[in-house]
Amino acid sequence: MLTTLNALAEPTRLRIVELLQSGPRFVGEIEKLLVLSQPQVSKHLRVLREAGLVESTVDAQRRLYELRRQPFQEMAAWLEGYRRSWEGHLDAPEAHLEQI
Amino acid sequence: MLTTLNALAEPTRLRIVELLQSGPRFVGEIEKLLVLSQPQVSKHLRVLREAGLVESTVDAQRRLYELRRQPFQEMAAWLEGYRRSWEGHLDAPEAHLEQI
DNA sequence: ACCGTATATACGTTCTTATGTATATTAGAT
DNA sequence: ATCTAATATACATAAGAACGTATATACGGT
Repeated sequence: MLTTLNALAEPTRLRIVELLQSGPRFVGEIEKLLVLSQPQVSKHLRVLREAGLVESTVDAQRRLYELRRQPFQEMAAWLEGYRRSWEGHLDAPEAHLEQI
Repeated sequence: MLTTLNALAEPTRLRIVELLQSGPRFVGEIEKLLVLSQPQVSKHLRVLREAGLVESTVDAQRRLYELRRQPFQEMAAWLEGYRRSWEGHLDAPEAHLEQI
């Protein structure tokens, strides 16, 4: 969870991920669409790749990057725990005070 | 979304949030349960508070911190967009290659 | 009024991370 | 074999963030 959050918690990387939501893209496409330097894109893609958020396939000199489902599913599952912890619970913090 | 992700993408803060999932806690409780220095806890709670992830209520000198639902709901909604983008889509990256 | 407890803030230091520039690598085309 | 295009990496620099230590603030109890 931490590595996923860490990878997403950077403005440029989040923009890349949002772009990839619309479908796979080549590095050069990302570079132009988001107006970034090429090394910047490669570096961020590396972080995203190592965090398991994206994967790439080779097409001649180009590399096509796309999102992986797993980490997003894991985040959703993680959030489920929080949703559940609220079910039925009152959220008035006074409840805890009275508890003491 | 970015501020939420940023707040969560720090090991200590994530631990605090995970602890608060079990219910509201005082600063001193967090400090002892997670074995952190007091300023460390206050500083991280400040970040979490400014990111809207927690809120505090006053009880004499003590402050009770608890999670807020909203950012978690927003994250869940954000993830929905990704879930939808996969519905029906094949995930073979070759699909895009053939598209060109 | 004074003292102790609980929490917040200020400041200096260190560590991490993003960025730019330059260069390496890989593959296709000529 | 060479040249060009596409992407990755290396290195130096700069900016942001976390931590520790010390201090300030707020509140109750005596």
